[in-house]
Amino acid sequence: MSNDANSTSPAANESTSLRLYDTATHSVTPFAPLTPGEVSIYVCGATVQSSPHVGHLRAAVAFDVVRRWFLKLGYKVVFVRNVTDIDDKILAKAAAAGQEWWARAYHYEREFTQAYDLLGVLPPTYEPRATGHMTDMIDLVQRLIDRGHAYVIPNADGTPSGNVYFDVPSWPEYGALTHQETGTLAAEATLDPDAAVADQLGPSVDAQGPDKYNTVDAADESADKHNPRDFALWKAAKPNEPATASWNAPFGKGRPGWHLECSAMSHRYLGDDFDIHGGGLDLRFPHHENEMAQSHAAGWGFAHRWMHSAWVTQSGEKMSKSLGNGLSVGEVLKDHSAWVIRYALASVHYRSMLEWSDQTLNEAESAYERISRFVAAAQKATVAAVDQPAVPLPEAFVAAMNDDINVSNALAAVFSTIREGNSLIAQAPDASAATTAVSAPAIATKLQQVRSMLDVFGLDPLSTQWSTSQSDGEDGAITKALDALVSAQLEARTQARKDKNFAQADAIRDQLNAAGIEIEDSAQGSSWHVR
RNA sequence: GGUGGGUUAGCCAAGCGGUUAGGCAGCGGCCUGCAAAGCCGUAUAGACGAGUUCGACUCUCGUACCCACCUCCA
Repeated sequence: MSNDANSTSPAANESTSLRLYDTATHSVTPFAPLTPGEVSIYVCGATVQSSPHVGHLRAAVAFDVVRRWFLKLGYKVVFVRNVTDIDDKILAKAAAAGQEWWARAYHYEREFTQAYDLLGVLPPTYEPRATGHMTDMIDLVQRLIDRGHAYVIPNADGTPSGNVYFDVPSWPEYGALTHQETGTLAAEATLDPDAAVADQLGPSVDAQGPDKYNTVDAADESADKHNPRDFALWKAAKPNEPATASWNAPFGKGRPGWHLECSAMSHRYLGDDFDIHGGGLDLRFPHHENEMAQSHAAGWGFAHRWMHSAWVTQSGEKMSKSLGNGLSVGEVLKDHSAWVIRYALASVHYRSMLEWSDQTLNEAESAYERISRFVAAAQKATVAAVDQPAVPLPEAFVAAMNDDINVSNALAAVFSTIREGNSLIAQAPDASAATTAVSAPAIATKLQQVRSMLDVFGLDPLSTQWSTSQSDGEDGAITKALDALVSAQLEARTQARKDKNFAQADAIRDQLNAAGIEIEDSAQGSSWHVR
């Protein structure tokens, strides 16, 4: 891993100037970790019901960049991202497809993992599955019952039914995250005649998509609820559901409600208090509002800051499973490299909508060209340079990232550094030892900075994540053979140019171009790369 | 109806009460045998209407339009 530029990290005191947005307060505030030098992050992962699409990856990449920035600042990061592997939709879809629900869940969990790996998303420190934490969840439900913030619905004979609800009116803080006012919350919206009308008239996505009205669990709309805003903590086992999808509990056999899972798992791995809770913007309400209410009502400090990533749009519309306009990861990777996909996802501020279009990807392709050309040229110009001491990141980059992960300004710093590096390379007239000795260290510094900055985005082109040509294996042999052939052509062309036989020189260039090979001439000679 | 976000040049996208954001595309130049790449320079902005100010894209108020959440969602 000697080629990884991870070793440079700014002085620790720079971390104190990191400022981040907090969804709960709607403001950018200085980040202060609960434990100095450490940061604990919980991000809601996928409900593994179907294949990942670009929107899922956007969230994953966004928080991966946040995490990498913390690492670069010298923090120890504990990063937890869960897998929701039991829920209404998984059960419904598995039943429809004639699968075991757990087989379906695991299949798609693997797909998500593969997609994350392909895009260079660092594996979480811990990746808990909901089904692996039933006792934690049952304990939490019991704790909420004991504290008077949850109630069990009894059967006719007085035995517990397995349906347990969170008692929203018992928790006055409810709404602290999204500031929804009583009377406008989901369940009550239908009670408000104006809201009901608006819902029906609104040009929303309500009436579209095969997935839209997917099985609402009866427990969620139960007349047993004391208050329409109350939400299910535990859902009773039903006769039409597989026996494998329920667990014994003091309040009745059943399975966890969606919101409960994250509260239980974050507590198990991060304790009563942790620094940051992240997730997609669409999880704010009701999911995170409910999580917050549960965990606080359980007596835990829970997340001290909330970060939400915005969604990916196509033609201005949110990409979503419900709309059926989600682009699968495999589909996108057909036309573009994983690096390019990641750049497209990472180069927009995490709180901004990201329009996914051909232009987005073409610009990412251009960025790749520009970056990789510089890196290749800089490497070539510095082969003779001795090992450099670690250089700090450019101040502008650090300032931008510390400003709520301002990737636009951070990328501006990357491109500025590249331009400066390219200038240095252009000023070195040839590869002679004299010029190399003077310019190589300066170029090496720029190269190191560029790689280190790109590493924060997970986009260092020289990292092992993206290196494609190995010296061994069939691919390596093909690369070597190709290099021998093209190099011979380039030599012939160089000779032709010396002889002023430009017709032949151009013919060679055209021929290589037609084969998809581009030639670049410089003072140091000609080089080639596959387009 | 409630809540939140947005509207910046051909396109994407930032900071900033007065001083070049950056990228892509374009134009001019340097370099090159010619190209490509690279470098230098450069035009086109701030939804609309008021207000505050010596001065506003940036602050305040209003209007319009767009988007999302309020139902599963990254």
